[in-house]
Amino acid sequence: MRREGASVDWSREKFTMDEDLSRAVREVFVSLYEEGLIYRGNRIVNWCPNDQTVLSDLEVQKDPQPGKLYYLRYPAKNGQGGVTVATTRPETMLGDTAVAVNPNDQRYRNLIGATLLLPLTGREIPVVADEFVDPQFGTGAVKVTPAHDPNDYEIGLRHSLTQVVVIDPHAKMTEAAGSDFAGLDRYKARQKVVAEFEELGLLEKVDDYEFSISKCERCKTVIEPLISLQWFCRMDKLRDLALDLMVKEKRPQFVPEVPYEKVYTNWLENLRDWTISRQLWWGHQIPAWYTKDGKVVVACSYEEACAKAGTDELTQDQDVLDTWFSSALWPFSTLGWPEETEDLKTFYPTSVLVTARDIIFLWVSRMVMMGMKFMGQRPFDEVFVTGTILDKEGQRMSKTKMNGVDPLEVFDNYGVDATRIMLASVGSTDIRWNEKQVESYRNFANKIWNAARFCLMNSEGAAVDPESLRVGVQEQALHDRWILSRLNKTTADMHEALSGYQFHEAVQTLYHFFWNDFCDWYIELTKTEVTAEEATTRRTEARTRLLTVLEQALRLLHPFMPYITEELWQRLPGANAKLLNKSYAGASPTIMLTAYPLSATELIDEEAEWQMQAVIDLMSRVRNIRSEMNIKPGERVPILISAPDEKLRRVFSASVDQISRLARASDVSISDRLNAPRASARAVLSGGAEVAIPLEGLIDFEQERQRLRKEQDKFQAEASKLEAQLGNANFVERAPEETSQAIVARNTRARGRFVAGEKMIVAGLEAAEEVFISLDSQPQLEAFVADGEEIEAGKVIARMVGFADVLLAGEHVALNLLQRLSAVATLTNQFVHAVEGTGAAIVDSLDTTPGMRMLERYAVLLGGGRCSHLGLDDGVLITSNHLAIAGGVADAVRNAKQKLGHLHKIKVQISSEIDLQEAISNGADILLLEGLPAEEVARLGAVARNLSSVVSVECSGNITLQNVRAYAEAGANTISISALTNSARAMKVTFQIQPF
RNA sequence: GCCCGCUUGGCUCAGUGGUAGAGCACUCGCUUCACACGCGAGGGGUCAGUGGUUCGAAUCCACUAGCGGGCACCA
Repeated sequence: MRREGASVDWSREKFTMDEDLSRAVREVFVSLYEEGLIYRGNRIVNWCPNDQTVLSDLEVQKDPQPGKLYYLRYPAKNGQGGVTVATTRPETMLGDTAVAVNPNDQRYRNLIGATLLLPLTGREIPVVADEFVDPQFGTGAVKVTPAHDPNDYEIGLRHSLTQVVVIDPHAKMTEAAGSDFAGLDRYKARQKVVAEFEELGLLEKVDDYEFSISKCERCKTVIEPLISLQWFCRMDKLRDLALDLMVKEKRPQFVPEVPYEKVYTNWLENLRDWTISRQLWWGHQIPAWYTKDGKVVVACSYEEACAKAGTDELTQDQDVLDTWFSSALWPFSTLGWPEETEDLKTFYPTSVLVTARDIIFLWVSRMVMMGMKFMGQRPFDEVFVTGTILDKEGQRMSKTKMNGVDPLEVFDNYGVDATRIMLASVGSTDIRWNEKQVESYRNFANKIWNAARFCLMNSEGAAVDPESLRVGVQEQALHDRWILSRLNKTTADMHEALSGYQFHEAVQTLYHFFWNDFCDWYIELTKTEVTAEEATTRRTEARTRLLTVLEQALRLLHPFMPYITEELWQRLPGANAKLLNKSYAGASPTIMLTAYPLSATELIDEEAEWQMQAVIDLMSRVRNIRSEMNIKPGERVPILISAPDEKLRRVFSASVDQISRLARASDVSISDRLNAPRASARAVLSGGAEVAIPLEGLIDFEQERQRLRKEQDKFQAEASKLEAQLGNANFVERAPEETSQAIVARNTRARGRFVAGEKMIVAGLEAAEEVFISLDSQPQLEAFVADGEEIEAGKVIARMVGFADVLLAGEHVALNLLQRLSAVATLTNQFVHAVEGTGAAIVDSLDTTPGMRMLERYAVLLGGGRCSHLGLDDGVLITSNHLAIAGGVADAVRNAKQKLGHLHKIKVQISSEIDLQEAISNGADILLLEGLPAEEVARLGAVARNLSSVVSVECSGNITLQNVRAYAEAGANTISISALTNSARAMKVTFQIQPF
């Protein structure tokens, strides 16, 4: 834990065997005993013959394994017939004291009360009737061994059967098993019993049978159920305390709630008494003493016991308590209970317990029960259940499987920081261990280091200064306002994620901020200022800002990556005592004692964020064109930008230096209209802006064609070679499967590339060259896709997009055209998305509920008008399978009818009689009456029927019997029921009813 | 048998009604002076299947299949 950098108060380290905690244990034991919640008794328990101790139900592990089911015949005493029983453990028959059958089982009805002769022993045993017996299983008759089987034990109690102990604590047969068997190991005895039954002709058959066998969780020895004198803790009352807490206060709150809350309560509901004594050498010795005559005295100490017993001739119970008994007291015993200490008052109840799911029963539930019992309050508010790290195959790690991962080794290989942040990112889901993930966080650590190195290399004359960020914010450059906004938004997101235990979210947020926002963009954007030769005020300010942002980022990262953040923080100029959390004023400076950053919401600047994003998008598109066009990285190209919006032009203008540096431009020109030469690559940006790179002189079509030809030759050569190899029968026959598959794959790839290249050359370049020239001429392009009328828009898009892929230009022209083709086509998301870029000028004013965005796009595209006209609140939504059109009802219906009448029925949602009249007179097909009172529905329905017999009426809303009647009277032929309020689950049904 | 969870690109996983994401892997290009544990660009997913609800479903509901977990039983 220390190496891992756990930030705990080591001065409070505790061990349950410490004297103070042991005292709490005795105190609790005595108290529960006096209340009757702890008792000592002879019960059947889980006994480990190897460890020589009793175990609780939770310490027993059930393993399914193949075994045999033996059918043994027990003759009747009167010699007439008998009963066959089935058993997996024949040796226990020596301790049988009855055979049980189900009272309703016709087959055995006459046998109930009969006496059987137990073979090998000569014992006479009765046949008893017990509901427990399942007539379907085995023969329907069960041998009953009360001393060696938990269920038989219960049956035995119900029928007052004798308990014959035939197996001892070492799993050897006892004298009671008969002199032939005494001293034999249980498995030897099994063989012998089976052999003798066979000899006597009483072994009916032996079936293969798989069943679960109970083993000792620790040593894997098969458990022997034995009757034994042990200490038990009654759980019913304690359990109710925990269940009540959940019902009344919903505590503890499990995170994640599903499935753990239910797992926890289900377990509590089925809880049985807890065996708390153990026959181990180590643990809290049970505070019970015995007098010479066997009287029991329970007390906190020997002295007290003597006083109670009135004698000092006492011997203490040799057994110890289950370790989980003392663990259950942990939340308060560590705080000094039973003393009423300051710690106890201050820290109890605690806030959160972080734990693994397999100790919810062992520990969490018991802490809750004991906390409620002795403190009267929950021990903690929340329980965060971590995920489990599985091995590569998805198996749980275990010592026996040797598939565990040694954390120290991972620390050595990748560093503690990388390991920690990787594990934190897992949150509460199970995850397969994957070193690659740790490696990626190691790379992240390296990135942090290098970024900080850059900052430190350029820090002369500057120092961390949080106050500086707030001064003159409005006068700062765009990228500065942007990074401050990003930083504070990230900070706010961190608080949100952490308070909800969304660790994965938190880690992703930090990773993205640091790597993408801070390193990829901010450092690059501010580099010129920061690395300036001359020591100007501007340089100092830039350096200060850079250091300050870095410092806050380090503090955000610190809980996840303590070592690297401390190391770097110590080196930052200005990272000193001033930054410490006030509570630690005067301490020596360390990032550990600084305050976790709070978000300065006034620095969150949406305006700066979208502006910066526009510039970033611009640079990305330019880089994309450069890359696709194979423009050399070093080559500078002229960039032409157009933006109809003046504000956007100003944003670009202000960033010209950045753009030319980061997009490698020789010249940047910005205007309101794009005036690019013919052979230009273009891209569409948001806000109706466009960017173009003239390719004249940069790309030589003839040369490009030759380059591609050369590449083609290479692919073809490779393919031929591979094909020759595959054609060689010897190779195919003798080569290992893996190799031949690899060759096939390589060939496929080479061939694929060849084909793609061919296509590119033929369909692309040659057409490109031609179309490039005609690109600006819309009529020509239109002619090019003249058959578009007959094909679906989706296909046109595919074609155009493919086209654009080759050309990287003309996209906007193509899409303009598509807008006009849209009326004949089925609209697709892809289409809308594609158009959004070019139609941005129109869509731009979108500001409506997210649920309607898609509809509105369609509406806009189909000429329904600007989005601002479209409002659900106006009650003029018109729907027609995925279509909404803005405007007044009359206009809208006409519009819809005209555009889509032949494709769809026009459904109009109405809320007034005027709407209704307009809708009907303009040809609406369906009226939707939604969310209106029943009387209103009936009234409007009647009006509608008077006006037109063709129009159908659809109703939805709050469905009650009365409403349905009103809807029917309104002439509704469809009633949509969208919610049934009184049902636990919302059911969604649509009724078709006959019109009156 | 009962209850619960999971199924998203080659891999490991995010994403609880509005244009499918990350890391790794892959392809192309780059000795750009913080970082090749790097930089830039790119390809790749009918979100297990079927049906339903919705203007719209990876997301809500039902069923099916596969995987996993818990509980009970196992004579």
